[in-house]
Amino acid sequence: MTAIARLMRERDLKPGDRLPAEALLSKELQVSRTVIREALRSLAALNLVRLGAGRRPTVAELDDGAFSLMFEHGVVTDQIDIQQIYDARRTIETRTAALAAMRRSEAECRAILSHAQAMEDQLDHPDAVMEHDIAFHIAIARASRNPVFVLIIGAFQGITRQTWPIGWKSRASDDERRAMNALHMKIAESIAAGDPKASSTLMGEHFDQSIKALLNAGLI
Amino acid sequence: MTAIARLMRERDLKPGDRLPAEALLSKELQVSRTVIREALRSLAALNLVRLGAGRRPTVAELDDGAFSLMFEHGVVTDQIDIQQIYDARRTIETRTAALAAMRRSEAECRAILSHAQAMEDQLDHPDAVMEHDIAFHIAIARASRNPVFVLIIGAFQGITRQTWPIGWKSRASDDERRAMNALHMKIAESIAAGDPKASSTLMGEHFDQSIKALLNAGLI
DNA sequence: TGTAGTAAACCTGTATGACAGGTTTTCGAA
DNA sequence: TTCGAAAACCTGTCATACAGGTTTACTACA
Repeated sequence: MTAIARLMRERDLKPGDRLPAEALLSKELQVSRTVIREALRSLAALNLVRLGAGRRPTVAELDDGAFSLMFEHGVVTDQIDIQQIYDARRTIETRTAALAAMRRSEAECRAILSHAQAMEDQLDHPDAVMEHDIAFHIAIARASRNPVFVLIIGAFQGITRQTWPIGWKSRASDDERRAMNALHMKIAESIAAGDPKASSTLMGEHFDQSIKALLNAGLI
Repeated sequence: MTAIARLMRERDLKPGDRLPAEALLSKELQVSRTVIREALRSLAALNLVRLGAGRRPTVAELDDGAFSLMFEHGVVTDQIDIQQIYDARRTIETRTAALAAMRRSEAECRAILSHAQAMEDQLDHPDAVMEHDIAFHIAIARASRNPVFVLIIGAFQGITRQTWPIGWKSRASDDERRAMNALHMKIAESIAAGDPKASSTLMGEHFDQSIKALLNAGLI
């Protein structure tokens, strides 16, 4: 695996570029095809390469899938708890909201706003609200222009999908749910207005309320 | 791979617990041993399991190695730049410093202080200073009691090892290097004093100066 | 009864060959 | 020049074999 990673570096390969075929790598690195396959599987697990039947491996774009698995593993094996995830999210996402306010494009504004609006419009469909909620946060991360944050925040979505319904149900009424959505809307507006301080503050409040909801639900 | 991960979850396996042997998994999941091996390699690449010749696979503790590879891949393939890493570090590490001030044990204080002291004492040995610098940050992350932060910060050390010498050399004099170390010491002291606000502020300054040094070096 | 040593059983890591099915490239015809 | 088909390339899975490492069980001795 190390040898293949080194080879990608030496050849200055970029996302989308093709690696040599298994058979050729086997010859080049003087090991059996089995070892190459196992190494490629490892690299694929890390989303560093993409594999496909009949196709040669290609260098992959960054992808949060592997991060996501690791965080989930941490939770499943009781090495990480939900409160820790939310604290990390709050820390990072107050920053991405501020950066988004400074760096977003008009198209990104519209996307963020449309997710907030969709949450408001689809209050009767919690599943849809959840997907828009997740997309809302990821759109903000993207608008921050920092792929490190995009990766990390994207990686939390698996856990978020598990905790979100609990938080949603723990709110006492639809009015409370609407208030949550109104906060989303305010965040979107302050990002659109290019106000980093307000964006950060509002995002912090949003997380404080989400954490409180999970506390009320006994999840934390 | 998914099936094996599911199996770990269903059997409520914890770090150190043993998985069934390849041959047994092969029988249980009705696939050849090759497929099991490839899947286990994938899980090992993510540091979710540990493999060893002659030993059965065991569930692994969280480990930043895989994260580290992914961040490095991002940098090598020009998907992440150093400034983005430093911004993410600043965001997270101002928070870990604050949490450490609130949650650290006496032993953790001593460890953090000793790393800061060692940096001061070994100014003539940049390699040693770097290792203590990295350990200093990780010790603070540990004292934060949030393994999510520990993972992420630990994952940056590969990149840090590459950029640190450049930042060190870009400082104009040993006096400047001593000033950097003095700031480390101040951070350690404010964590020991249990002052989250000061810890956070000082860590922010530390990062501002490190980022400036890398700017001066033309790395950002 | 407890301990140490050894052998057997278990276990992984690597190699090889075979074959099914998917993808890409090449060549010939229109 | 374009399109279609065939050939070449390519991956995914399976099975078998063997080398070398680890764990377990058993026996002998104190």
